[in-house]
Amino acid sequence: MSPAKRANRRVTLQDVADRVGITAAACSMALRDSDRISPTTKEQVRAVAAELGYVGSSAARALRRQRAGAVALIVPTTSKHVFGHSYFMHVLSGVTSVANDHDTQVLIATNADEARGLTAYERVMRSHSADGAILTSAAIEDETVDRLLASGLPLVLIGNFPQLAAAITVSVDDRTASREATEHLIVVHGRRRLLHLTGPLDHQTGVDRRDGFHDAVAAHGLEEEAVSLEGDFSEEAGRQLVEGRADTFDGIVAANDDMAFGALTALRERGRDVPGEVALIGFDDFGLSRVTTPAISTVAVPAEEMAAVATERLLELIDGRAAGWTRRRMDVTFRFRASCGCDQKL
Amino acid sequence: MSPAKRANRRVTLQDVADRVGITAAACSMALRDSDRISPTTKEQVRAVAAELGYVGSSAARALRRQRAGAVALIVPTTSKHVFGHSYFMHVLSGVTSVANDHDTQVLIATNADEARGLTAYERVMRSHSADGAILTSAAIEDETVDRLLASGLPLVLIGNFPQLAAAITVSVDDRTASREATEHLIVVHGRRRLLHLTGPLDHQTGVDRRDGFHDAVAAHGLEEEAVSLEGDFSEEAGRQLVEGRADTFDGIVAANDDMAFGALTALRERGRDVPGEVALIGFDDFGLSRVTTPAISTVAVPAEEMAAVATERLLELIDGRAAGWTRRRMDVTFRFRASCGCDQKL
DNA sequence: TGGATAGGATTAATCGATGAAGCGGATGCG
DNA sequence: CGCATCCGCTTCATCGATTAATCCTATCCA
Repeated sequence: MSPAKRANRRVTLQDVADRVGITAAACSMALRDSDRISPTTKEQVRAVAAELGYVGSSAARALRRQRAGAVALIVPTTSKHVFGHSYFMHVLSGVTSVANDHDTQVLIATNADEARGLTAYERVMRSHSADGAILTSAAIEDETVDRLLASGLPLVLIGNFPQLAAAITVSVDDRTASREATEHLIVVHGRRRLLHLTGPLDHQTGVDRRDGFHDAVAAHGLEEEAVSLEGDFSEEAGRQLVEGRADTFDGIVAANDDMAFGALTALRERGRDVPGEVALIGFDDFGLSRVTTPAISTVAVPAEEMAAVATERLLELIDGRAAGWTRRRMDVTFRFRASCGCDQKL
Repeated sequence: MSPAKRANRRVTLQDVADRVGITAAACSMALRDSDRISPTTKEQVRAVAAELGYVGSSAARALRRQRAGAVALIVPTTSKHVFGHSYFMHVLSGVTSVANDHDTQVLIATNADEARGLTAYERVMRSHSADGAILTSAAIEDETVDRLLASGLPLVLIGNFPQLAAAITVSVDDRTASREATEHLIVVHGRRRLLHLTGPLDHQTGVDRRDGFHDAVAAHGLEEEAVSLEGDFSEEAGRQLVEGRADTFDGIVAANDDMAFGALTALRERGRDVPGEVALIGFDDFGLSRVTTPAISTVAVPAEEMAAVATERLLELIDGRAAGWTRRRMDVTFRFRASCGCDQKL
């Protein structure tokens, strides 16, 4: 253990300076590799800093530079039940990996408590605990998003927000993807009586995926027999919505995999064969759909990459490089597995 | 929008003070509800603060108070592949909910890059970006844990660390749980030829679960036919370890659910019936095991509660309330489902 | 030899909040 | 009536790093 650690007092820049025999200011410049400091001195400062285990105070730097060196990942409480764990984990993974590469901290902000009328994440932003934020899975009508946007703080949204013209977003084309998934059931598997289990319709994702479904049924003249029922992305909702009408449809398009799994359970309980009697396709591919039996066909959303791209852009914004793309679309990948009848293994 | 927002300049305590006609210091005291300030003034200050949307600078406060108001959740990179997403998510969930209740930020620290010989999370701690940390899934020989511990910074570990006498830990009794799970296959389902798929043996969890397995087979005189093979908690390892010997055993105890699922896949490919020919039990119950077919019997680890408890304790430590428990044991819950033959539904 | 120049450091101010110590005026008490 | 007391606020120093402005001292050239 170094003396500094034993003393258990934080090593400050002044300590390093004293040891080298120069000013704290000079040390600061030396460590930032300023050309106003002689190479010899720089070397000494670096050596002493390493020896003492000097690590600058983030608070002091943040205060002086007016820059926290951190980004926040915002999670609206409302999405706690709505969006699953795995989605968030993928996002977190993408954010941290990029942030790490840029010496930036990641902090998690939720609005669990709305003390003093400010959501926790507004507080995070206003207190400058973070220099910017990634916001995901927000409801369409969430006015805190507007406030955040209006406050001018760097913000990148993951998802589609057509009503927010000024927002910088990273998204997938839910509508087109959902249409294609539906058409797959129609064209490849010959299904005619289709059911769609929607996500929550106060989320754009829910709306878009539903619209895509209707686009497909309309294009193939199947409106008569098509039905869409509102769910909330939960497995339970998927199960309940299908329970009473397991025999009515020969194809189900779920707005996400959890609901697809719920539907699968309900169908199984009713003795309906999947994919024989009912073809099923989900959305997301965040983990669940691959491991069920039958494995659920789905539309893979590149959550981690979206988060990484969003974070890159956010760091640009924070650095004042505002110019750049505003709306970025990522590609989805179709994974046709057993539940629609494509993968016949097992 | 308030003027402050339009001006897009941060609202400082001084601004509030000017508006009220008093000193910033008085404002500070007023907002912290000091009894040295008159009720009238307090009221005014609060009103103005709300009006201007004042939120204190976290950096300034942190600098002055020598307290960041944040805790770090540390994730060793080495565990990236080892521990799954879902486990971490449960932990994060537990940490954030408690931290939120205490007005504390949560930041995620990984050691993705070891710039300048310091892991990223050592840097986080030394820079006082966080006042303390929760560390989970560390390897037995991870010397950064020792350094962190030696540095005297508040730290709570999740998991068993028998070699670290000074550490404060929250854990489950992996060995006993694993023994009981194994005995379940022996006693309830009459299995005699048992295989254990271990976790990585440089993690205490891997060792303990393996030892529990051996305790059970020894207690029932089944050592002759029992085998344990080293895995790494991955589905792929589970599959590979079972692939060559699917016919050799009638009971498999996997150190976690991912490996159990891998084993299940391998058995299925070989046409071995689960649970008929081979009874299978996993460990963790972080999501996967419930949704497979057959559903995998498992030992549920209360990850979220452990994280919550650890965070509560951490906040105590940070507040200087060092006295309290040092090693906390949480209970596991057995979930006997279809893969061991208990739950006959489908 | 003297004045200009540049390299290499120092001084001092600043970021925003906070807490100890100080201070003026009104009240209390003997 | 005069001194002590206390309320309510102000003053000032401080937390640690950073940066603009300044200053000192060789060195160089006319």
